[in-house]
Amino acid sequence: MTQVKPMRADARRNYERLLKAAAEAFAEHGEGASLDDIAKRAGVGSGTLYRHFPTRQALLEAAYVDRIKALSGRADELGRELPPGEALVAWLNELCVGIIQVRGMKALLGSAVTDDGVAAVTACGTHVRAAATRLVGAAQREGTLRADVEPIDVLRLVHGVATAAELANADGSGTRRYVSLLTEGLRPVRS
Amino acid sequence: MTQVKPMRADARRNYERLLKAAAEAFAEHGEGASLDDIAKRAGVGSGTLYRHFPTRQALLEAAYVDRIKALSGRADELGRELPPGEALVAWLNELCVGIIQVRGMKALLGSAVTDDGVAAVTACGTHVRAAATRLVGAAQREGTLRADVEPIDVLRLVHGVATAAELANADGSGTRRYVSLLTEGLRPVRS
DNA sequence: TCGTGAACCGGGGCCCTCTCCGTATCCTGT
DNA sequence: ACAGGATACGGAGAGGGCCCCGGTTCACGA
Repeated sequence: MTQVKPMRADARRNYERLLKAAAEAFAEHGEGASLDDIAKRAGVGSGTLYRHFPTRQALLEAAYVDRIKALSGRADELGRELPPGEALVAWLNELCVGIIQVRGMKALLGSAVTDDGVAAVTACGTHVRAAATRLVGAAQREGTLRADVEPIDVLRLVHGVATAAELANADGSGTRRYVSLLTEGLRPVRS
Repeated sequence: MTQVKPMRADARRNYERLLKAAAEAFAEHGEGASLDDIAKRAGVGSGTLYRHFPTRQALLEAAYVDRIKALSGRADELGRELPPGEALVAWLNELCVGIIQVRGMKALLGSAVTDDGVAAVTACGTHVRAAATRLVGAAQREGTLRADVEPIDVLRLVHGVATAAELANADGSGTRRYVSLLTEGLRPVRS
């Protein structure tokens, strides 16, 4: 399923160089980085870029798929190390930090949890949703998470909280506080 | 303070037409609407648009300042009609719906609560922050809102929740649910 | 009515996205 | 080793957006 025909050598080379250039450019200028510029950095024509990655979304996804997989992997690690409820909170914190620190990942994860019926099936989205489903399910069985929320709700809310934290501090230092406001709620703790 | 020199008649006319055209265009195409197109709709040259509104932000603000004031006014109405805690929740819901339904207002309110140190003092931001401060203070005195949150935190989180609700449904029908997840928290209700 | 300067207009420079097709490069079978 | 087809490349160009500038128009006050 991955690649029925092996890519031609030059195609593969250009593909790799584009990914590297894209990661640099997105880190530098955010998700709006110029695609022509990325092509230039990679030393290829713009047509080549568009052949490999028909949309900006596709390029973003290819550039960050490793990081997304790593984050999804962390979900399982945390699930093994901590009780379900704490694992979920810890993972949400890491996710939030990742979204803010790695410029461009926000748009990617955002589109992964968008309900537009089309193209919702992205590789990144699948990984993240699967990870969230495991942690959410465990926490709900344990009773430390409301039973009426879906994994995708949690992901959307974290995306939102990351947006909020970003407004407060571009460096994401206040992330933890905002995540806890979400998990605990705005009401005072009832003793 | 508003306008030291009265505007020339044609300037005033063009200003008004631009605002009308802008409101239409933003409603139609979202906050990214083409500025040249707005100028064309208004029947003025693009230079005129840029003289009146040096930035897209300025135009957004001018186009929606009425709506923002209305929302801020609603805060006081609700404060009179309901107990503080309920008033705050009701207002947050209205705010959230407004952010989603009126395309373009999201960016505006977002920038109003951004901590970038520069240009944070916008007319819209001032109104909304003042309204939030009143409701938040009352709810905290009543004891139905955590004492450790600032009004601006609440506004940022609502902005984030609106983002989340938007991901779920472009029409904002699930807004109420997401707002309540924020106010109640993700933990189960402890009886 | 008329002079003056504020306000307008829209063309043009610059940058971005995305497509098209002639050309260069690679791969395979002999 | 090499011919020939398959594959990928490149970069110009169309289309559109942002924004500024210089000549022109027109509202206002005397």
